[in-house]
Amino acid sequence: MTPSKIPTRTVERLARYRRIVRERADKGVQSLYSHELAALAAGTAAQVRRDLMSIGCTGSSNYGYRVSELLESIGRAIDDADLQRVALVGVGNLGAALLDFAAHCCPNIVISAAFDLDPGKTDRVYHGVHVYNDSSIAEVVRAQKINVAIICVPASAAQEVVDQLVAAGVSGILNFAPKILRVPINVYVEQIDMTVALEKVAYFTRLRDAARKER
Amino acid sequence: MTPSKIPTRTVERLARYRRIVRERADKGVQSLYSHELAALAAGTAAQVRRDLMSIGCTGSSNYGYRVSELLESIGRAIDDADLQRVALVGVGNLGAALLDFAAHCCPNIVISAAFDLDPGKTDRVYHGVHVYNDSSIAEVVRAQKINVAIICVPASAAQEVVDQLVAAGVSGILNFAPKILRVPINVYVEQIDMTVALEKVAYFTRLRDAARKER
DNA sequence: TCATGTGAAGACATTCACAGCA
DNA sequence: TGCTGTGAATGTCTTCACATGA
Repeated sequence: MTPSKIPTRTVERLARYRRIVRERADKGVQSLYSHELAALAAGTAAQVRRDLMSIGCTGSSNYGYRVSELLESIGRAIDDADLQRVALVGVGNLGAALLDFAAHCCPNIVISAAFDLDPGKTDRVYHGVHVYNDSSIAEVVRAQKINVAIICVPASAAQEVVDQLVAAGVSGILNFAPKILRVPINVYVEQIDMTVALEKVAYFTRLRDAARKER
Repeated sequence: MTPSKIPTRTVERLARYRRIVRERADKGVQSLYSHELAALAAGTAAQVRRDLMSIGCTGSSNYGYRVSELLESIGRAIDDADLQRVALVGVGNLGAALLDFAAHCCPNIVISAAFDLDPGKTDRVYHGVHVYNDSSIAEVVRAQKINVAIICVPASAAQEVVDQLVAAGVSGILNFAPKILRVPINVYVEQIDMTVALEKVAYFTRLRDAARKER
């Protein structure tokens, strides 16, 4: 079954809603109104309702949305039916941080292999993940049927690593290197550019402060 | 002078163009056509032209856009006239990675102080940045006129740290903690949610692979 | 009365397509 | 001929506003 197309921003928010709903569930909450979830997610009630509508999750005017149904619907919408295996390349500070994040958070997604060039890091286990040498990328990716990779190497090494991953069958990339990647059209790339993000925050903070002072 | 409002996505792309243009400039390139910059930025030529138009940067059909004018126009559009000082809170793996990124990249933006709770990390210098104890946040932020902060602490500590920062005068936040922050309306927050990003990549990779197999 | 589900409107962003210029 | 600059068209996302139901 082909998963149906959900709007980009909605997918992002659904993932966020799920994290919030889980937290509430852990505190014993059984159900939530759209305006409650909106407040927790820093959004609007109308948006929450539309997002949930788009994945066929329904509520009631009595109690809002049941936590159990929320979690089930969101999972059905955005999770793989099977386990999805991910590789992480570059076990520096950033890579180590991501191993930690990923270990806690995603249900059907698992980082099943990590790679680094430094012999001091290879053949060890970080956060439960075995670290291989970069030279094993092709072999391990194929053997473990990995189709997504996280790039945490320096910008200068990113393109080469990605070429190897793609050749080995990876078709989705989450790239933290500040470098635009060239990939075949069938490969999905998500770029997370921390320096760009910082410049953006600086710009909009300044813009807002200036607007506020004019009054 | 109030900086003029540039569309959100355009600001992001401009910051990215700048990085790319700098790289070309270092290789001796003097000018670029919109389609060349588009190829390097994984975008379209029309979009590049519109982005540049929106900041009043003009080219010529002979040589395209001059590198020198590109850098000057982008700087005038998105940079502060003065130096913008930033604090980083949480010098773990992620924080250390960000100190490194930020040190290399942003011209008028500087991380001028870092904070951590761990006495083993405080009163030391990481990547040229002094690390203070969290208890000094109010004092240091005020003394250095810091108005933007980067949050790299665990989710459970994020809200408390942000409350302190905002009370001390910070009005822009770049948050890496997987936690939605509550802030006054005049504070700008940019959320970078790595676990959400991973779930998103997993979803769209799967969607695309499925669509491709149908043919 | 209060919250959901949703058509319709509005805001925002991207792409098309072509006039004008060197 | 080949590129820029840009109006207009298209596409995507968000918000409004209200009928409906418990």
